Amino acid sequence: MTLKDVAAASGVSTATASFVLNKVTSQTIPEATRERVRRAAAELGYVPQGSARALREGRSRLVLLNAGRLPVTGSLRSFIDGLDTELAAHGHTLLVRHGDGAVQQAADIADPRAVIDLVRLYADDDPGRLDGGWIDGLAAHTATQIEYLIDRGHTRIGFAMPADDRLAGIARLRLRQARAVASAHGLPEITTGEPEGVTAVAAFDDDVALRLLSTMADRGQQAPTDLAVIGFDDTGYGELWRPALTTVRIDAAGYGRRAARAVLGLPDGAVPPVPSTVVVRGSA
Amino acid sequence: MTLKDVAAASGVSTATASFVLNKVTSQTIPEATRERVRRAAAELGYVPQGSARALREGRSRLVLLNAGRLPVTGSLRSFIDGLDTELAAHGHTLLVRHGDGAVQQAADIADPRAVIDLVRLYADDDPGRLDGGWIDGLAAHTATQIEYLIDRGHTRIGFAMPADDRLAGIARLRLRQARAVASAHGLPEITTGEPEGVTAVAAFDDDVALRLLSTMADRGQQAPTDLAVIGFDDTGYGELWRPALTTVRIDAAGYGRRAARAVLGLPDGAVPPVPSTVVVRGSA
DNA sequence: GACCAGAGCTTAATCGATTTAGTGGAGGGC
DNA sequence: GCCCTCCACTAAATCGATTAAGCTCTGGTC
Repeated sequence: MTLKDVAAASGVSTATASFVLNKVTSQTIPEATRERVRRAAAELGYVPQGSARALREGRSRLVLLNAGRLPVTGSLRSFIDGLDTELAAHGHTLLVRHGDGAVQQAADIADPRAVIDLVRLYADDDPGRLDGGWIDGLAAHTATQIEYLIDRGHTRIGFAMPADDRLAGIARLRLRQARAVASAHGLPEITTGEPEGVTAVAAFDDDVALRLLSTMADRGQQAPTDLAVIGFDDTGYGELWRPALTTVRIDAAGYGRRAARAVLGLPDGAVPPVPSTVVVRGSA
Repeated sequence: MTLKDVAAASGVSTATASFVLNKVTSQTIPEATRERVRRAAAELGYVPQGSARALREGRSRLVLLNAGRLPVTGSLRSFIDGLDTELAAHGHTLLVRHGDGAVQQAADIADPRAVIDLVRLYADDDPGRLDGGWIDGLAAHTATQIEYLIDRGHTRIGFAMPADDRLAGIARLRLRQARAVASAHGLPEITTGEPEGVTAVAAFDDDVALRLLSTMADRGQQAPTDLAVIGFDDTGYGELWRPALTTVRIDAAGYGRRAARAVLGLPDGAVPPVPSTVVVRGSA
């Protein structure tokens, strides 16, 4: 089914059909004609062909998200949901690439409207920053994490870094933010790891936190008695541990929606700010 | 950079340039000319525009994988890797959709070479079955799981089903397979859940297994003493539990590669069969 | 010397949409 | 009656590739 079929069925030219279906306002077309075209399109089940449109318009109505090897859990899942919802509302679609590299090849084949590269974003060297404020928002969420420990009376706090090199950039950022929070509260500087005297550890993410709980269990230690542990960016797996992992939940859908609007060149709109909440379980 | 630029730079028509770059054998073009064209293309950094190609050829060189809400872990990750590698080797690219529905919209926009719909595959009602033998291969992997328990001397075995409705189809399939294995070994029928007398439980997947370990811990029971638990499709999280989760690892890259070849209409090729191994940890 | 085959190209059609630049006619003003 | 302005459309160009069809030589055969 092509536009030509719709035009033929409704007795107009493809130009007119296109104007009607795209709601072009610079053309004066009586409602009767509009209706005829719309009816024909609906009856024939017409769907514009993406590649033809993309060729004409220069780019397709796709947005590419490079997820590298990141697991699609926690905030990334909600980020994707938000992106997808907002893009869909404007006739676009989100597609995700998993795996190492080859982003350029994918972009050449799909020629997407935009590429959001989480790998570069997480390596802290993305000049584009099409993240809807996600990275910047981390400061507030890190505060949520650290201040929970402070509220619980901890003064000597450690920060557990990830082992994965690809996360080094963003991990350093989070550590800086954590230190800023501690300093603002007049506490001693946050150290990495868990040296003597530390009573609580804030982890880079839930994965790191679970690893810590795991090695603690091997040493015969238990959270929160021996050491309080709080995760970050609830993945759902922390819930299954015993003691269950206390963590910070970030609903990143708002960032996703803002990123979508930025990509489409729309004003920021009425996207509400992104809250983060502490999910209190057993470990801290 | 368009083909026209390359043609102009090498002093031939776009037709000739296209023939050279696509290695069309039905055309006799001397090596000297071929070389000129290739050089020009390389120097100008020419990359064919995906949408123009897609329009002309009817479909793009994309393959769409609908992952729904499935986590990209364990065998799905390796399936994706295999798919991607094999597709890339033939000039195609894999893109993944996450989230509910809207697959059709995505397909309309991208018009991909093929759509592999994991949601329908997992719901056990996909007539296309572009899975490279994945679903069929589950029988052997289920045998790996159940036979491990049998080798350990268990005779009364339970099977833990997932709570998620969307997995009901594939879960029933796995249960049937598990029962067939038990019956082949002359054991009593495998029951769902963990009724009286059951000494070991095979879980639908690692997630279900961890949930079980979790509730066992709450009841003060421990694996494997009180009940042996084996997972399925190693996600990496089971390693962090204490006792660590014994599970079955499936390297699904081979299925991915076969699926890719099927999609591209290539013969099955020398893709080796997919092995599954028991990762013995503490829980069974 | 006419004819043919093949090498080495090119011209132009094609895919399906969008969009610019008109065109023909109706109606209004003077 | 003439001119002008809108309305309601349409013809054709365009995006960038692929590819069928054909064209012009050169060299060889009979």
